[in-house]
Amino acid sequence: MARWEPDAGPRLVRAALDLIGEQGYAATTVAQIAERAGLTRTTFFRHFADKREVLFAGQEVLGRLLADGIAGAPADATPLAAVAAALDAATAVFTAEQREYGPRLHAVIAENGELAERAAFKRASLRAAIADALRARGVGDPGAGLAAGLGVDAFYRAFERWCDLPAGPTYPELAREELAALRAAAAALG
Amino acid sequence: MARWEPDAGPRLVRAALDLIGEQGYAATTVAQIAERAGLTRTTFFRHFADKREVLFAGQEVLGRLLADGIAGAPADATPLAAVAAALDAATAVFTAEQREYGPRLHAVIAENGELAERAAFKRASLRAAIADALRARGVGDPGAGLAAGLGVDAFYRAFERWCDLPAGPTYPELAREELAALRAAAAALG
DNA sequence: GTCTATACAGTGATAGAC
DNA sequence: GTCTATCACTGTATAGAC
Repeated sequence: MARWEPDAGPRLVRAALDLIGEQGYAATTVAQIAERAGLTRTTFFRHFADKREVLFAGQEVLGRLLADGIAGAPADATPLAAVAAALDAATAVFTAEQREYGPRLHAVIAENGELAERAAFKRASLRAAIADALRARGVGDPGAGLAAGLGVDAFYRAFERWCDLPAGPTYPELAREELAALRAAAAALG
Repeated sequence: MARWEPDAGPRLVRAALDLIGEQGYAATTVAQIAERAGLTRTTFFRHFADKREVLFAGQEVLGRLLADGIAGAPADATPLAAVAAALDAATAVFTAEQREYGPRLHAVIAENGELAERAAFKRASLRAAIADALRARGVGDPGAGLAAGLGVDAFYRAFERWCDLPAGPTYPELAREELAALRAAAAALG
């Protein structure tokens, strides 16, 4: 048996996606995932807090990217302009692999309760991260939470379109488009 | 004469709140909750899908109340007016007991990951229920989701204020106030 | 229709071996 | 620092009792 292989985390993610694609999420055990990655169950839990987390590893850094994008926007930028800058920064890191796995992941999450809960929590966490960063710029309530909500909505709506149209606009372009549409809808409400 | 005591569900909820208040959520087992309620573990799972759900039993009917409130609004009501009507209907059912347990529940949920996830999912479900009801009225996207988001935000922001100020305005009044504030903030964005 | 008894797979934690 | 072993608990399934 070969010595210690690097990239245990990514290998576990790949093994999980393969097995879950074959058997479904509920029927796949952590022991099976670890075995296919050439590791043990204990090692899996050293890399991921729980079984669900292996499917959300990609979203780990998004909160920081978005918050940094807000903080790094020009001092005179409006809240929504800062959100747009954050979306630029966050969407830029997405790879073709993530675009390919996106729909499959979405299907798995949709048909499993615990995964849907984790997804809802991640989404709420992203919104909170953006809202906090906006408040740090002096944006008041409830405007900060509202602008953050528009940003997160634009992010996810654009992701779906990006996955659906591989030959279309870039992810940053779609995110800006969706944010503009949401802004227009918000203005039309009142 | 009944062979068993009635109201098993509420008794389980009460036992759970007591025990969790004493020991914390993680340290409280389903067996303990059932025992204190004079029931068995099996019976607990007949009334609640899982351990977390015993703390969210109150939110069960909210989705339907909100959706029915949307559907029952005057045909010529704007989306936000329909949302306001739904908030009226949903907030009217809240009792003094829920106001009293609100902050305690909030504290328990905040310090426990799985409960925070369940709460995020419930919130997202309420938003989806409102958005679907708005779309059934012919409201388009992304306006329906946006208005639904404002409604849910108003609902939760008003609940916090309602719990904080026992002698203040009624819950429906606070909800309308918050919705108006969010509407103004939305208008100010664009 | 509501409750109980029992057995089971799997998660997630922990303590210790090497 | 990775593994083995073990453990309490959750959540499911199936049986039957009142």
